[in-house]
Amino acid sequence: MANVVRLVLPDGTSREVPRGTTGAEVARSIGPGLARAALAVKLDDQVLDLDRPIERDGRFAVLTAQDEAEALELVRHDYAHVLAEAVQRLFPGTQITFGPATEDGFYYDFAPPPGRGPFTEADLPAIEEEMRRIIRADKPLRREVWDRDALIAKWRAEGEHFKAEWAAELPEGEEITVYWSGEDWMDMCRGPHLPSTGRLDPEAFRLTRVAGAYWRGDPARPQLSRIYGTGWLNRAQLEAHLARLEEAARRDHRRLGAEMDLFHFQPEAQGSVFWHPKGYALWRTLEAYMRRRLDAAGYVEVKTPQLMDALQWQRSGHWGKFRANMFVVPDEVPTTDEGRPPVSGAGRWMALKPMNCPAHVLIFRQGQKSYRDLPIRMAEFGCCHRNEPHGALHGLMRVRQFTQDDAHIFCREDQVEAEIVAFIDLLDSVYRDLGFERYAVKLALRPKERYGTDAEWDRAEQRLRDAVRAAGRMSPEYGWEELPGEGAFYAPKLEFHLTDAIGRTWQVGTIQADTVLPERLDATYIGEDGERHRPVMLHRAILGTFERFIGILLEHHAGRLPPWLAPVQAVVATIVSDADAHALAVVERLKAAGLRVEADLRNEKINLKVREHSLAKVPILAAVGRREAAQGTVAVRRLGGQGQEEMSVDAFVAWLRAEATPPDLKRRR
RNA sequence: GCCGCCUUAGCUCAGCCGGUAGAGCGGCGCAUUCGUAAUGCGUAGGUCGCCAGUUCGAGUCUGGCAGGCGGCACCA
Repeated sequence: MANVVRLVLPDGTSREVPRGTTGAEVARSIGPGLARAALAVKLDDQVLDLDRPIERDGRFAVLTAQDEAEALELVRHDYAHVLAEAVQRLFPGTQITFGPATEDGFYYDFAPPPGRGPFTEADLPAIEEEMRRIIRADKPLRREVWDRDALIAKWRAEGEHFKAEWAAELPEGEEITVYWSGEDWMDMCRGPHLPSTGRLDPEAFRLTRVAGAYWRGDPARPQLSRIYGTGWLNRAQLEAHLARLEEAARRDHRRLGAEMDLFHFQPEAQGSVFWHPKGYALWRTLEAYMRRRLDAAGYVEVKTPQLMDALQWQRSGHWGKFRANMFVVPDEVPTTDEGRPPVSGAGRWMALKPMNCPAHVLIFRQGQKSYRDLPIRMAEFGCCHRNEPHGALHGLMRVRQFTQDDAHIFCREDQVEAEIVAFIDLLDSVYRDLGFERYAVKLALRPKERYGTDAEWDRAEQRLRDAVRAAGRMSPEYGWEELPGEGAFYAPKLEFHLTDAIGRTWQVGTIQADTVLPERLDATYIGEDGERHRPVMLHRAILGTFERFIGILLEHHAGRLPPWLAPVQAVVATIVSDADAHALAVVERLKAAGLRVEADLRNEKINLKVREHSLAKVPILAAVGRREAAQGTVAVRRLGGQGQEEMSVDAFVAWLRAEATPPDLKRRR
């Protein structure tokens, strides 16, 4: 074995150093400035502590704050350790468990001392202060390799039962590393870490909130007390992040919904939306658009019952798996006796539909279907109810009553791939029309509890993969990812995700290739050979639900919807009351042209009117004063614009009609 | 469903160590007819989320419930 290693530096030069030289020493040999800035080193794709000896050849780089993504991950991981150390110092008897870096910071899960109860936000300032103390003490962080059994024994002796359980599950004989903070605190950790706590900026982190979190994500196990923080390389980054959060709060769809008078919620219908006239105008515009797109893509539209006998849900399998989340109603005449419950529950059980597919199969089964009839693309703007857990409800994003742009494509095996590819193209075009250039594509694979054979699942999963590849969406640009265990009980799911204002991602579109439900619900068609065959059923949605999609749409546009979607497309505002008649005439012209417009004749200054309609995010404001009334013109101002343009009423009507034309209709011209 | 926090006027919020509630915006009225992001003056508006308890006395303290918010778990 050679006693030198050959390192290739980022600039392409290479150098040989004695085997066992540390990363820090190599950095020093390159330059003293670099050595001071060094946070860790990278050998090939592995990030190593500065004091780790280099034992093999490879591409070598010194990580500094310039390598932002990797540096942030290191720093956040270190903040998590400092958090754990601080909590154990302040609250002796606290058990440490697990604490990774996250998207914008870090968290750590603790089991608080017996009798103390979970940590609360009131504890955070003291913990932050202790963290700063540990950072200022500049404690060296030192890696140490342990024998697994010795470590388990140590954790047990110290009452760290969660750590002991964790270590016991690591493979026998595996090298386990711990990191010491100074000489008096340690945690089991794979690393890497900065050389010392003093490399953290004591002013670049903040503890943000506390939360409960199950140990190993399992509700059957103890609930731990999680502390979240955000952490950065320096104070300026932290402040920029906090500013971004404030900006995100301003575009929260729940806030915009109230400000723009679109919808509200109240306890009488928890988790269900009260759509106001303007919110429903947006809904209707979106629905009309989707209906045109589906019509053009060869779909037929149906409408199916809201309540169905439980028997049909038993046949489909939903009753077995999702009964706890269904609204179930007895088919019974309620008693009028006072003081008695209105129903006894003795009648047949019905359920509000949680989804549309079993009803669509019932339509498919009416009459015999020939292979020549396929594909049948059966769409429904189906209103569904699901009894979601209370803690899951979240504005428009997660509700108990919702309407899907749902459809089921009944097709032959040989049509599946083309149908999926066509669907992805349609979805892509719809998202672009609605202002979304970026979305993530994920494949949710077979769950533990499922119907159908492994062979069927193999084929169904492969079909979706093939279609994504054929559609050209299997790339990092589309956030391509496979999610094991996350599919539906009857089929794998191709999922399309969009991101909300504060970075949470939500599934909107989906397509699922299902052979299980056609079997369970006995859907057949007559093939070319005269025999009965099972169709494949593609469950698919583009918006997902109108509720969630409108929520994301509002956040994406920060409420400033393009004119074709805006509930109020223009306001005609007067400057003096002498212009009232002219303003009303202009509004009549615009309404006759099918536009959504309002007149503002209030005895208020134009400044106030401009301000209020701007805050209400009306895309176009037309002001009329004496001059416009006399000349038959309007002064047009765009939302967010500075000046205004005077144009004739005819020109304004034509211009606004063009501005407000939905993108699909624009393409048709 | 689980953990933590929150709930005071239409909205946003203040209200100390327990002594019968306050601001701004909005609403309403009057004046003002004004040229592109807040005209002035006046005025009304509250079972302090709900139910119990402690207390001479509860917006304030305690318990329960409901709803909301942030996570966790769930998401056909």
